Amino acid sequence: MILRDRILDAAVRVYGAHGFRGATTRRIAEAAGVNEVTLFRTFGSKAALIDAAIRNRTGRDDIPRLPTKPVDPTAELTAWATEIHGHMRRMRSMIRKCMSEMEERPAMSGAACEGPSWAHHELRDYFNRVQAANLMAPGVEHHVASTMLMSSLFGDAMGRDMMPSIYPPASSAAEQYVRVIARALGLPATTRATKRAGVSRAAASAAS
Amino acid sequence: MILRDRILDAAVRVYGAHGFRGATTRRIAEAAGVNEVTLFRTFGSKAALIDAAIRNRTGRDDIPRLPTKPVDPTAELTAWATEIHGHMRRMRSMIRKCMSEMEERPAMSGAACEGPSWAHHELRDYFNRVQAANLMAPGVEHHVASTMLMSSLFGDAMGRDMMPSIYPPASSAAEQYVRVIARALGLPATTRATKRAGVSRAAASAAS
DNA sequence: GGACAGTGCAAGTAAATACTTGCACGCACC
DNA sequence: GGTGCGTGCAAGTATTTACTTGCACTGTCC
Repeated sequence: MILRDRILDAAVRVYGAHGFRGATTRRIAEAAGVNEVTLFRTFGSKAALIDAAIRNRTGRDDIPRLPTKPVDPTAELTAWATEIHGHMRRMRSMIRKCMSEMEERPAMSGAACEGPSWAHHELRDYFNRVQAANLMAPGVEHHVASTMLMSSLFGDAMGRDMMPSIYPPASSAAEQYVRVIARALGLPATTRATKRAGVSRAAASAAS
Repeated sequence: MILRDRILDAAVRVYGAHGFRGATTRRIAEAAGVNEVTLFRTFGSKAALIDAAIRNRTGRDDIPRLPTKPVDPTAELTAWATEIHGHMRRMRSMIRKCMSEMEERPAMSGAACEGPSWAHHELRDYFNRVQAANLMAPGVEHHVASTMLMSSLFGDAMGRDMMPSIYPPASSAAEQYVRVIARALGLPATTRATKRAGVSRAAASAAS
């Protein structure tokens, strides 16, 4: 049933552009190229439709993985952060809406949080592994560092539209954030050879 | 005319709770303890009212200042970041709404951006001074570091409601973010004596 | 061929919403 | 005392919105 997916797709688009209250059933039906009544017949209510649409979107995002055995942390982090950053940028409209409607519709924003929450745990676990592999200076609060890297990517993805001048160029932003974190954690610098290898390996594991 | 301020106050409260579309004139009038018609007679339209309310709120916030002559950067940054963090947390509902309505009502979110934008420049200038005073390791991208510290405070203030477990305890969060940044920038550690002095001085300059 | 599920279309309902009008009341100021 | 100004109150208008109903059409499966 391709029609159902078409409606869900239109619903996230309209929701991302106008928020819950602005996502009228008329607009969604028009965007989906479908009669308005069909929405009610297939989903029951507007709330159920948008809920399904958000869940559908936030569920399908396969979050990239970090290598289980860290070798070149800086390179691996750069590849991973770049992907997370791109993902957040692509979803930024929807994320902003979910965040702002958290008080009124906690279930939906809860669903939207799953992705970031998962990504953060991925990063935190990776830092644990990096520390266990003795690739990190001892006695550093890498939990805080992981939160900061996530917040940096998040803040960049959310704020760049409104205040573009305060962020590094989009193409290298993630890389620069990682570099600062790497310095704070005392991670070894990437050589050119290991960098290429690290990036391609991280990308490969992310694509799987 | 105290009534005008009462209306503006009620408008920001209702807007922060429900967003633009959810901030109906009825709700605002009720929250202000005022007749609905009075809103239109004093502000002309709902849009003009909410615009004035946001501008009123975001204009009055005196952003804390960082010392012109950095002495103990870590202590000074901690005091400053703690205040910024508290400020962002207090305004978080309104900020979330402004951000999510950026596409539809750019003027309002633009006004809401003034505060963060100003704070970021304050921090960036301060880092320039710290570097000029030779208190920072050479060759570090402190522009990126300033963006990251701002994003960390921002991400914390926005996300803590939804994912409390991934952030450090609220009472020490700002301090911990500063510590990581200080490490990345190679700032000198704070001694107990200079710490007390630095904090009180920063707080004093912020209160002025 | 016929039952049937899925969809479109036209029309409508009840509620909410932004905004208006007309009138009355109180209160300061001259 | 009277002239405005600011406000409250009651009522109303036009529009939007979520959701419903009834009917016709189309394709699939038996």
